[in-house]
Amino acid sequence: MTTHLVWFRNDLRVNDNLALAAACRDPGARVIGIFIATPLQWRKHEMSPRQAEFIWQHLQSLHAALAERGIELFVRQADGFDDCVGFLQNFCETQKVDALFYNYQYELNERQRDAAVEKVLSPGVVCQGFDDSVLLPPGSVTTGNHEMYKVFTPFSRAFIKRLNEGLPECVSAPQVRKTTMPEPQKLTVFDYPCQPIDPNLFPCGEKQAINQLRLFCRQSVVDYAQQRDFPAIDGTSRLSAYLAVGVLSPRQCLHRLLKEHPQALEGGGGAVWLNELIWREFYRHLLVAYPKLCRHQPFISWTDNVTWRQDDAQFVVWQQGRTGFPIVDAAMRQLSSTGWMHNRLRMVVASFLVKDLLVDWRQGERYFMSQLIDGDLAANNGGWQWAASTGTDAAPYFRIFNPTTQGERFDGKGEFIRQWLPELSRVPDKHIHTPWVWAEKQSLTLDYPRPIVDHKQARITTLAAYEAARKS
DNA sequence: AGAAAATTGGC
DNA sequence: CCAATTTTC
Repeated sequence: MTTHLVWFRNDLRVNDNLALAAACRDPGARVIGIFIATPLQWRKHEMSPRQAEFIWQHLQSLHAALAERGIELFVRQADGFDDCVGFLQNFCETQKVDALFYNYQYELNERQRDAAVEKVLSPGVVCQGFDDSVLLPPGSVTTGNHEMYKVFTPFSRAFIKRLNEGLPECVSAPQVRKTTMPEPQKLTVFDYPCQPIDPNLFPCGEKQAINQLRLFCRQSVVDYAQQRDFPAIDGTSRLSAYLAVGVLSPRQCLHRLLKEHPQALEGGGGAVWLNELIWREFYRHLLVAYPKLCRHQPFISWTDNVTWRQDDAQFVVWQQGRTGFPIVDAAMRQLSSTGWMHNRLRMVVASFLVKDLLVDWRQGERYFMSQLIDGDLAANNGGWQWAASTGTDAAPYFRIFNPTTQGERFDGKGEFIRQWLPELSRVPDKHIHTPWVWAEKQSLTLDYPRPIVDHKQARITTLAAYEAARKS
């Protein structure tokens, strides 16, 4: 009997899992799965304790879902990616594995690890990888010159054209297999700090994720275009965490969207959310086309000449949400309390760190990874490079958000701010974005800091710093 | 996916 | 004078 091994990584689901489906295609084969925790590597990559918890929870539900189908899932631990190689070699020997199936991860360390694994296992074990975490394979959407698009809008246009020529189809969850299965055993916990997740925000389970996707596409996706910028409104899909660890696939998102709104591909209802899915693809495709993005390098080289301010005190104040700018602080507290931040606010706090405090965007990128339940290198790096004006199709360097104006525009009445900054509860709506002005008028002291920078001055300083870097 | 300054065009 | 629009950073 042949044995097929599915190596699970960022694809913790049974539905629409290309590697799993391929491994199960031969009804006679024995199919087993493995997940290898790599705490050392996770630490290096700054994986957040909430994402670790999210992975842990979904390993348990995946373990159960696979067991029901006659597929045993082994959860094991190695230290770093290097250790996976020998580990898998051993595992394949003892389990008499004939073929390995896995879904690609596109980050550099991950790709190097996979190459090393394939080298060690072949030709004894036939290895097969799949483009599973994207709608279209990286490198398959290119300009006339067969180059990766560097600007989003033409990329998106070409992408949608490709989708119109033929959609990537979903594959179903594997059937129950006839092979006998050992009694499922309790999973051993991996050696990485975990942090509790609010089950109301991120319910655990593939079924719950699919349900959330259905509800969003049915009820909210049309309003997404109007509502997504207002953090006090629950107007976003909040599916990023499921996409990040692969409890959902982008194909499932696309098909569910088109089922409810067939016009989304023609710019109709739901098109704005579709574009967000395409942003996710854009950043993944870029990561493959430009490996330097995995190496802490900016896309636009001259931005590396900016003299960043090395001010740990201000960086910590930003992390803690005590900058004195209410919208920034509320957002930072939402992040540390829940592991998630509204996308509009990600732009606001990133712009503030980089262009008001002039802190190196890589410090912000790292901190986000250490906190986000939906941490994903491509999207997070893309977002930070966008905000810092160091990336492809990024905001021009002179585009600097005014944190007060952003608050006024997107949280006018301060509903979101009040939710996270109870110390401002007494401040009237009119002054919620400038509490220091109100406190002065009332001649009282708030348990809330004054702004740590003068935005107007900071703006001038930052413009000069970028300007100097550009000319050097 | 900006903001502030400068200019225009209505009165 | 003042709001709308354009230009500049």
